[in-house]
Amino acid sequence: MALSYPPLTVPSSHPLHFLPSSSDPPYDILRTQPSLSLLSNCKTHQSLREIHAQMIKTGLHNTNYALSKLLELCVVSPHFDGLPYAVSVFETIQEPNQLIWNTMLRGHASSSDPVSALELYVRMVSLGHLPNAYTFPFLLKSCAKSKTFEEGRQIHGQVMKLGCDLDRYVHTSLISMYARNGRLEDARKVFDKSSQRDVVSYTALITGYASRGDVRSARKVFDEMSERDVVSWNAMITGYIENGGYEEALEFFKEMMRMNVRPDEGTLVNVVSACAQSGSIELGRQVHSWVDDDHGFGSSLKIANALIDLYSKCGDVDTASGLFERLSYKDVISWNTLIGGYTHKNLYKEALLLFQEMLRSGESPDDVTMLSVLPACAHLGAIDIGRWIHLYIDKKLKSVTNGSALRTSLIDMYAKCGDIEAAQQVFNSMICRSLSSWNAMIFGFAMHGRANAAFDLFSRMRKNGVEPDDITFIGLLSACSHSGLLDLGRHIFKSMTHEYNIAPKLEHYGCMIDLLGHSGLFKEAEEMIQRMPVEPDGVIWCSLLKACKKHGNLELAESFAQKLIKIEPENSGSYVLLSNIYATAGRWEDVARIRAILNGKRLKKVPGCSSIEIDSVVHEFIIGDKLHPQSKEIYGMLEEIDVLLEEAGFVPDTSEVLQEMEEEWKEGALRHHSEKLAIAFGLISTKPGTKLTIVKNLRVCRNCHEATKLISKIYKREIVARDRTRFHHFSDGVCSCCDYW
DNA sequence: ATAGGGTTAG
Repeated sequence: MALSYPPLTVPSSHPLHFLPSSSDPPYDILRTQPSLSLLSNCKTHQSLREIHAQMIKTGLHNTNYALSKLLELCVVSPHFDGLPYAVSVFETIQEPNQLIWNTMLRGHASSSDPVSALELYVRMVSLGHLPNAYTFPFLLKSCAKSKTFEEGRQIHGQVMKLGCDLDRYVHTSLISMYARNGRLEDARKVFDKSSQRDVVSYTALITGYASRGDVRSARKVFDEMSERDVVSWNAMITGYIENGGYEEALEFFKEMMRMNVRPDEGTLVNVVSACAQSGSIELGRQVHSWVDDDHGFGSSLKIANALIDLYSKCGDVDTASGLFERLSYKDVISWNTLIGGYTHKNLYKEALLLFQEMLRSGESPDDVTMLSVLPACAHLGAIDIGRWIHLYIDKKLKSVTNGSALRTSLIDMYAKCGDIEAAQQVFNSMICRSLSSWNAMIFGFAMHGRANAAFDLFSRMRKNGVEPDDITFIGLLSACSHSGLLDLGRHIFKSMTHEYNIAPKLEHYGCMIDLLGHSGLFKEAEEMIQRMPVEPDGVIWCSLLKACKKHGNLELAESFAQKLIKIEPENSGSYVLLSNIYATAGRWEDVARIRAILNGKRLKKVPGCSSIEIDSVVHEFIIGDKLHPQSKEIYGMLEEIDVLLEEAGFVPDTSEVLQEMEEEWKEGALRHHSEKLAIAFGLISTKPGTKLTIVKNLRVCRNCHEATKLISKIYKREIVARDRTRFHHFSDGVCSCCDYW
């Protein structure tokens, strides 16, 4: 934003502090006015309006002093956002005095839109008012917050003209402005030139160095200080945390305790957050019990929220939610912290439930809330809630700073919930796309097997001058691997190193090896494994094992399975896959041998689970489960489906009976795989012709895939199914994956 | 008479 300032002409005798205007009554009379003393206890917007009404009645609102008090309250109150009200009152004041202008500037500078302070300032100056020493800290804060460096420099010029640089508040504000704009040299110059250095200006400089990543210089300034207060210590601790130096931050905390510096709320918040980020749960617990030992912080919401974050990040979700439940007062950050904690730990259902509780409690979600909830919707396929959130964002979160991140999250949610068109609409409506927006859309297309669309988007992205990163290439390569596009995959894989200078990582190799395996090029796949600089993981061996099954390569399968078992001995999948391969080859004694090993190991298996969202409720099914309240109807429907399937000529592939063991291991339940339960439930719960969207945590088995194709034809339903790697769109007897997966 | 600077939870 370019702001032009009217030239300032300063009369030589310009007083820095204005005298009170003659219309203002003497101070002690005002102090006894009841409506003014009420202001100090005013905690709600409603009571503010009442006090204002009272002031109008008594004529008090005609005094600049009383008005400035009212405006100050609006602008600084931590209990409500009174800025809009202050603005409306301000606009009615005919001749605001200096104090009132400054109060309004203060309000705008500390608002979410700090640039508006500069705009107001331009207006003030053009009306002929001059700034005083109190004005500049607000203006400089606005420049610091909005990172408007040029304006900051201009204001510095005006400070010099007015001779305000001798004021220590202005002095520190200048340092802070330059520091937070990354101009440490300028900040240092102001600091060195001044004789007004105190603990506050030193600390501003520390923060400057630290936020630029130069913790060593920050430390040097800290060491130079002759006296330090708790804020200086806090600033150093923050500096270390921001630069990943959690150990040093915690060392600093211990040191300040040794020096008998009493930590304050900020210290503890900082320290707890350092523990959370570094996973130092033991130290975190110590700090927690110290806080509980009545040091006067028991009621600090900030500390409580930091502790909730600590426990949920360190995996102790129960303690976190216990703390949350016991809060007598919760704010949006408390909710966001725990919701985010759940999402972080893959507890998506818990995240959505808590989100719903938050709405019921009357708390308004913000952008951070949505950035935690949308991934949960995406994982669960909860598209109704996702759509609701989309509307909410358009209505209430239009101008938040995270707008682009929110939209990217919406793209991901729609794509993962099966509505790739909605994802595209969000993408196309974006004015400002980040690299992750492009990536999310490319991934969406890849997931839906639409390799062409993914590559078209990639070239559009290049035309827009956006440089791809390693994530982009995972998207493109997985698009290839979902469609079996070996040559294109090879080409892209080469170009990422040669053209874009991006080193392939495990995931990129994984896609290539999957492609090679699928094409039966085992030798080349093994060569790639030899060549790659990273150790192959279970995913890679698993994809090769599947390729062996497809190509009937028993010998290789055995060696791959051994590798897989070595890396992931707890993963039953490798045994199951191998036994299936033996079964296909008719080697029944080997099947029995593997089964015996499996039984002996008592390995945990991941139960297959499918879900379908009906009227905003996500219904989950596991294999053969009869827990659903409409279980009877569902099984009735299943029987009907099986009859119709048989009439349509569907014959279950008996050679694949053991296939079910691969992922849904339970005797003879082939017919009642979880996705079939979800489909049956969908058929009886929706109007004819409604599209059904199923989300499954594992891969679809061949039999279910064949059956679903036929069901889509028999019942004239479009069925969209997401398995753990991709989407299948079933319609009129065919699947979008062309049976390649 | 009245105001302003540095650190602080998701």
